[in-house]
Amino acid sequence: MSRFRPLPISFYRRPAGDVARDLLGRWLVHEVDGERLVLRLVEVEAYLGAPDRASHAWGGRRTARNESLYLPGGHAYVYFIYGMHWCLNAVTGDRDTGGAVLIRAGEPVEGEERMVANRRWLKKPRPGDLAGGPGKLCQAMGIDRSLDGHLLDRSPLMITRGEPVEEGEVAAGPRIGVDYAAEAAAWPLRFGVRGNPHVSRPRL
DNA sequence: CGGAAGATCCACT
DNA sequence: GTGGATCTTCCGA
Repeated sequence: MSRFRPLPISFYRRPAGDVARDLLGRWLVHEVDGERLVLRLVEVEAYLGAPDRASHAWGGRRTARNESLYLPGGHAYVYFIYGMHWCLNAVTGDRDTGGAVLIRAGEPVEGEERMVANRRWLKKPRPGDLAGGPGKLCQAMGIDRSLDGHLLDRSPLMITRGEPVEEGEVAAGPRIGVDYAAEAAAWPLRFGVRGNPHVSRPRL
């Protein structure tokens, strides 16, 4: 099935904003323990690198933690935050530019039962809240640091052609949780599928 | 070497 | 809408 064909690496070697918008509707596929978990991406955020105060690569900051953020576009950048959550990014652009797209939310396509099980400390599983946020999404998909630096065009973690979204279905707005980033906090780099119930709040 | 912050989530009011 | 959990990472002293 062509929807399962991975996006080529060239897809990612573009500005983060363009990649982010074009990632909506695509399928995030994780093959683990002989099972295939598939999410259709409905919300993403672009981070522009050095000029972007909200980016982990702001001002060219380079540490052991964010090293994979400087890999060439098409790699995964996975980091640990708030002492308990993993977040997944797709690196964009050329090597050393630090651009990336934060994968924020998706709706289940395949393997939903396993995703619910992965989200085991949810008091009562609610299908609509399976992967509506970057931390929840990684929980449901079983994504952690072991995938940091992985190339996203191959198993076990890849993004495939999926079901691209029409221009009219795309909503944009300011990014979440980056109030510290001064003027950059207002840049409209958050993209979502208009009206999709799996998009995290506040609604786009 | 210590303190503070953090691209979040959950429970509760 | 508010506050607590929880701990790695980073920067300044």
